[in-house]
Amino acid sequence: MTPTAAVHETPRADHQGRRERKKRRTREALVEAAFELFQEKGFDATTVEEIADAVDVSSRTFFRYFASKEEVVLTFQEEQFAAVLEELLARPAGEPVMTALRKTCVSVLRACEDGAFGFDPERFVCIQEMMESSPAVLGRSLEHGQKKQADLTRLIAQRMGVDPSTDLRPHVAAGAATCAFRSAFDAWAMGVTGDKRFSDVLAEIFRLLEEGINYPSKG
Amino acid sequence: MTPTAAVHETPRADHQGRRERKKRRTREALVEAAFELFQEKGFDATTVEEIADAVDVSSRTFFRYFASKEEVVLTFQEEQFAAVLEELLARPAGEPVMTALRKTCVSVLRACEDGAFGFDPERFVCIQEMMESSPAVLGRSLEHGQKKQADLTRLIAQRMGVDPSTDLRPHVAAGAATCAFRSAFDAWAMGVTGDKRFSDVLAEIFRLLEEGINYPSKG
DNA sequence: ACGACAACTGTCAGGCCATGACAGTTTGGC
DNA sequence: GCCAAACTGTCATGGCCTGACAGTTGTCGT
Repeated sequence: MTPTAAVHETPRADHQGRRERKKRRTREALVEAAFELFQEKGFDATTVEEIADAVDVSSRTFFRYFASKEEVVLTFQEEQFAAVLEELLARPAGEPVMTALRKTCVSVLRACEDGAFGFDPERFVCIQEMMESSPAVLGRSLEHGQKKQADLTRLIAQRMGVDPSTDLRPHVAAGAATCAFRSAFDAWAMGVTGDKRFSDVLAEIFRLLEEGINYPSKG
Repeated sequence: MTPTAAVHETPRADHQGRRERKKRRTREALVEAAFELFQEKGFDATTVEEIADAVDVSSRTFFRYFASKEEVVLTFQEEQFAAVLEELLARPAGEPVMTALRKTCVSVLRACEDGAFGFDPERFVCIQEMMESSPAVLGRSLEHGQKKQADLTRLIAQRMGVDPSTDLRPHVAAGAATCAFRSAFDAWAMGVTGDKRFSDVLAEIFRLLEEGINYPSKG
């Protein structure tokens, strides 16, 4: 790797000595300071230098913890996604794929909204607002999601007992799941859904997908 | 708008005098030069200054034609999307939504591959390679697609004769279409599909979506 | 403890992207 | 021809991100 890619992995690995603890603290402090500033003045108006200053480290150091300013935001998406994969593994084996996906996705999302994981629900809203207001964040998020979709595809293929390198169906299922997230976010952001919770919208979209989407044209 | 946002619209508007013609020529020359450089040294390794120099304009002028380096690439996606909307409008009214979407999307994509529109098919491949190699391009593309999905949603709602501000189904259908594109690209990029054409993969994915995705788990 | 070694951080320098301000040139309309 | 609008170039600036190098701190073996 590059000579500067020292820290980028292992946000876990606790109790492994003072150094690990310090790293962990610094990272958390950076996330904390960043979100405080984001909430106060918005993502774009917040500079990396300000974030670093708030934690009293150099901006150079910031970039040793996060590859970009956007990556701070994606920290949560990362954890969320990991949670989905984990819960999906725990679903009963016989359950149809989309049902399992719906239940895990909705469950994880709802947990976020309720502030599980140590997620601050307020921060969760903040992230969603930044997606709307800062194209860079949205872009990175989508990009990140696209990359993670590959992992999900593998897991689904395993669950279906098929080979993802010859069968397109797991790709479709994984795509449908991310599509559900995005459509839900879309509709939710556009205010289509009234005051429903994001997780409820997601559940509804999943149901629609399961019912089939061969909609007739006007008539 | 900002005082620098003079040109950003109307890539059309021909025969309207020397000025319009010059603008059009400059824009096309920039695109041409940019892609030549992209193909030669890659997206990231190509600087805006080089592109501008190749056309003998200042980099400042480049940014009056394109809001970012990535936008040069998205020019084509833009046209592609416009073509999809146009063809979709021309589909027979009674046709089921997903069928209409499949036929138009596949048709447009195939036209691109065959070099219609004045698209250079080789360039079309170049774009797809850049998506894989340059995260920035992929991110912007996804972002752009997400934004355009709103337009598609409206059109679909109209075709279904429902209100997109209360009915989630058009959102789902539009999401499914973009999901199809992305899954197809994924699978195609991963080499899952052998030597099939991208458009064929897309058609297959659409078919799978239409058949329903309530896949059973292993058994 | 102590010293060697690795890991982490700060400083410095620099490149690229993107934008505002301003002045000069070209174009179109009258 | 002349004026106003549109377009471009130059200059200056700010923010993001990275490589290089030196200094500091933690770790581990002895």
